[in-house]
Amino acid sequence: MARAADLIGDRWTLLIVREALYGVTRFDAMQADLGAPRSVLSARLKHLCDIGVMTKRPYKKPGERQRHQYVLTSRGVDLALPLTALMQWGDKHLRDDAPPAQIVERVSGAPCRVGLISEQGAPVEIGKTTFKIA
Amino acid sequence: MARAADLIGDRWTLLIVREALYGVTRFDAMQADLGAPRSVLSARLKHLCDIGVMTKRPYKKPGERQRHQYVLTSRGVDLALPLTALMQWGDKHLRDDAPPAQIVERVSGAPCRVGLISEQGAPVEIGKTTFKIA
DNA sequence: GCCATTAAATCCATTTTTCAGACTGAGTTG
DNA sequence: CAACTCAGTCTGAAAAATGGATTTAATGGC
Repeated sequence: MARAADLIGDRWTLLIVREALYGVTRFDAMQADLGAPRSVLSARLKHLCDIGVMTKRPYKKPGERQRHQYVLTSRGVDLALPLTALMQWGDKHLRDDAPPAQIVERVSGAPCRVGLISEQGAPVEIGKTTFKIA
Repeated sequence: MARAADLIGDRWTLLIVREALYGVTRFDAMQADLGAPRSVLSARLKHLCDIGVMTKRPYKKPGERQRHQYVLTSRGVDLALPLTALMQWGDKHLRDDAPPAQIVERVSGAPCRVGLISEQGAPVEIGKTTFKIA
């Protein structure tokens, strides 16, 4: 996990990935949402591309000029789980600001939570677990 | 989540909480494990105490002098979920280093994974979800 | 073709952090 | 009392973040 923390354990990187999960793909939109310095945003996006979490790709709507967009790779989409778990933690322990985003089932719209799942596919309470260090 | 990212979205903070989850409680032990600068470790621990994720408390084994130990509060223990999710992500996408720690059921020792759980308590694939922004 | 506009950066000077290592102080052991 | 351990604090150099101005590239309108 040290590697993972190195790669994405950073205030802005976390928020950038969240933006991307929300579906924001353009540089300026992210900059406006986050208020991050442009230089930092630029550096972080480059880094996220380098490590394969996002890709930068050109796109062009007819009648408009070519733009770039940053989209999550499958590796990036998988960060939804840790990020959602973190949101959930924040909601539980520091709720004080705006109502949160939720992760929902696409077909039904029913909200999901992040939790532990046993090998048999049953939910497990976190209090009934420990860490086993290899 | 911005708040959460602010509070714990930082390379060392993440790793410190992981240490604590592993059961390391003493300053020097953490410093040795992490290799973090002592001043940073000191500042981060103070911060984690301030935000109620850890507490510093004195303890004394008979025959030894009094020591301090840093232990996770329940708020801190709840970070096991996001942290484990992050580990899981790292294992899947950047496995290259030492075999990972696992979260296991305390009674059986069976490993668990972090995943999405529906309202009915059934596991949900992440690909079948989206974010709904409130 | 020329100008204004927009998106996506980069550059710059200033302030903050980080870093590694030396140092301090309290309590303990020899 | 000298040496040792733990838990920090202090220090000065190096690295990174910040907000703002500037640059580059591609348009669209005139």
